[in-house]
Amino acid sequence: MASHGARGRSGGRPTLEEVAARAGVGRGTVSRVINGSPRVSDATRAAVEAAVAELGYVPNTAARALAANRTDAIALVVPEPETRFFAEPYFSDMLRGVGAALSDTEMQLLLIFAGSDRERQRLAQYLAAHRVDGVLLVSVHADDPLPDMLSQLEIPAVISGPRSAAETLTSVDSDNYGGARQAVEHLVGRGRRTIAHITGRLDVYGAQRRIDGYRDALRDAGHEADDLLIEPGDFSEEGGRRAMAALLERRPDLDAVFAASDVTAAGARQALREAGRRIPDDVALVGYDDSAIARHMDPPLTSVRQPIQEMGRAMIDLLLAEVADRRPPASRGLERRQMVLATELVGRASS
Amino acid sequence: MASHGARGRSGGRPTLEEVAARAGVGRGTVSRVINGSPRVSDATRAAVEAAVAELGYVPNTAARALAANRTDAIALVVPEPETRFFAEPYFSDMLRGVGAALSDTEMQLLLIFAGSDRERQRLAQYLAAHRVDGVLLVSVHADDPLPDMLSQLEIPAVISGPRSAAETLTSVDSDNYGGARQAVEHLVGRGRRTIAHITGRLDVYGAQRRIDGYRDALRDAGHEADDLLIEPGDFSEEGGRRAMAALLERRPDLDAVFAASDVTAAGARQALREAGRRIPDDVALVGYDDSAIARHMDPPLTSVRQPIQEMGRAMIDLLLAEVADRRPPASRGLERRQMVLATELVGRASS
DNA sequence: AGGTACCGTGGGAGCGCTCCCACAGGTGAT
DNA sequence: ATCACCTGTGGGAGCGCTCCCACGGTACCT
Repeated sequence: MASHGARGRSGGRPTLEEVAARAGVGRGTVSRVINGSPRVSDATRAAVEAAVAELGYVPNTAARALAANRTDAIALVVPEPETRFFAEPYFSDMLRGVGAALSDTEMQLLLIFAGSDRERQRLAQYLAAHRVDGVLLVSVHADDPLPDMLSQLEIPAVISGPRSAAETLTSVDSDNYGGARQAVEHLVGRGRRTIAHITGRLDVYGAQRRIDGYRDALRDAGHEADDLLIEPGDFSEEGGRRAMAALLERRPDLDAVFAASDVTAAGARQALREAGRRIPDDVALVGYDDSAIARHMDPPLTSVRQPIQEMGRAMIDLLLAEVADRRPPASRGLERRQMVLATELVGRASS
Repeated sequence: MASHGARGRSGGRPTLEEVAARAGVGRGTVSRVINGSPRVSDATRAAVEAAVAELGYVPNTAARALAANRTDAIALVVPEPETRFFAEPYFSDMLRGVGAALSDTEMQLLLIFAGSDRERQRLAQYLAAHRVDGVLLVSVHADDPLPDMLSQLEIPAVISGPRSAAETLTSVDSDNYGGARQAVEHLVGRGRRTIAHITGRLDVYGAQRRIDGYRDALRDAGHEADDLLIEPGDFSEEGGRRAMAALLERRPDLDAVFAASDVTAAGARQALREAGRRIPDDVALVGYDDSAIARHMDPPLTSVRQPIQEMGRAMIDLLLAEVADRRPPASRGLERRQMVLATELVGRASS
């Protein structure tokens, strides 16, 4: 029978066929039991399960993937350099949420960085080979071609932080606009008059929405909006430091700052210190994300909490639904799903 | 021909067979070209490559895995909770080194956390299914059953930081003993007399070796070793803070501290500050790892550099060799490979 | 001329699954 | 008794590759 000869049969892992023989049933029946089909009698199921246990049978993933044309894996694609991934708690929180949501599943999670051109090249190859059933995309910039590539390949994908209001992919996001409003309203409520804003990367839609929220909240509070109070940052600590320094130079009379992320706020704090401003006595500071940084800052940072882990969960739910749905290859786009989760202001000593 | 009917042929991705037809050659020949076999004439190779390009052929991983009985994937297993992974630069540096070494390869890297029992359960299942060709194991504790499980399953594995001097798995490590000596000799050279040591987790072999190096260097310098100067830590910041506080209480006369990691040193620094000790005027501080933390600390931290990224590279090299070797299932253990890389002291303002 | 050696090549068999068709046996309506 | 229709089951065919054997051709010996 054996033709490949030296490929080490005998000692190898048991196959479906062997389990079937052991249980005295057919191959198909074992497959049904393994995959939890309801169309199996209780007695047969028990017999098969016993055989599986005795033989220590574990399904061969490659064979399953080949036959069923699915991989049981999804990728979390981070279009940023690894350093950024480790520096910003946003990503690790997201990873945790996603991981938790997936732990009830057979799905495997792959973490893929696509910061450099080289890495993107690899990723394109990877996706073309359909090595994952679906993709989670976090932190995408406005002009990123990745989402379109995914659409073209017809790979289910969910994006966290849509690229624009007209995002075509299924997306999950927190209410950036509302969160920014909460921050500003909080500062106004504390009697602050001159409230500056250090933005995030301007090519990120969420950062734009935060600017909108900041502007509208100021206007509604009857404060005159002054673009000299807005300074672009890039979500990094160094960017926050630089922006804060610029703002202090331009508007030394400011008495509050709303930073687009906690990391940015950390940089701003540093610049404020160097300029001799006390927090919150001279300048109140509010961040965004409510990450570990906010809790450990000195003084502890008031911050807008986005439910990042919940967002991760939601992304998984939506993605798995799309993967399971996978029937109508054309009926997409009709009911685009955009999910927005509420934010919450967490007050601390910095404001 | 088609029997599965609705499984969407036609529009699908091209197969080897189709490429072969297009190039006017046999299936085997295309396979040889794809896999870079030298036994193909230049003309044939060119024809096949053209066909591959025209059709946009991408090999089906699942089919390959099934036929060749390999997965082209390896796992980086972190037997720690995710939080630890993100908090300690050691892991991210290692990941970077491993990733870089792998980027020249077709191999895919999977990052797997096995901190909780639940996760370990999953991992066991995962390994039993042979879903990776090899495993990289970082930060393993003395009594961890994981390495033995790997041996039993005959899965090639490389461990960073052997469990003991008698480690049976192939291992890569830095010279913990020598590194500790360097740190102590440096402090002695600076005229410090009473040098304390905050250890790492005592169930980690490398931490033990650092204690040995510390002890021997002190002895060789003619300083009396005093176990009251040794306080156990756990590589964490909080552990460092606690240990430092205990040491200050016990030996208020100490004038130098060698901490088993930079993160630990950061904790120690905090405790020293709180106790009103100046660094380095009152107490000199030396860390271990030379991570980003060391450079950014105030004052910048003298630290023992382990070439972590190089270690990652080395681990990959050794692992890939084992995976490729895969012939003698019994001849293991004869020439156990233990690789040790040199450390280097990086002097900064803290000492 | 015949023999031996070694290319480069084609294609059969098989990897371990899933999918689906066929079929036996039971049930209830006609 | 006949038909229709369920449910549970067995097993063929096929997923797209790799491995290997066999074969024709050329090159170099005797």
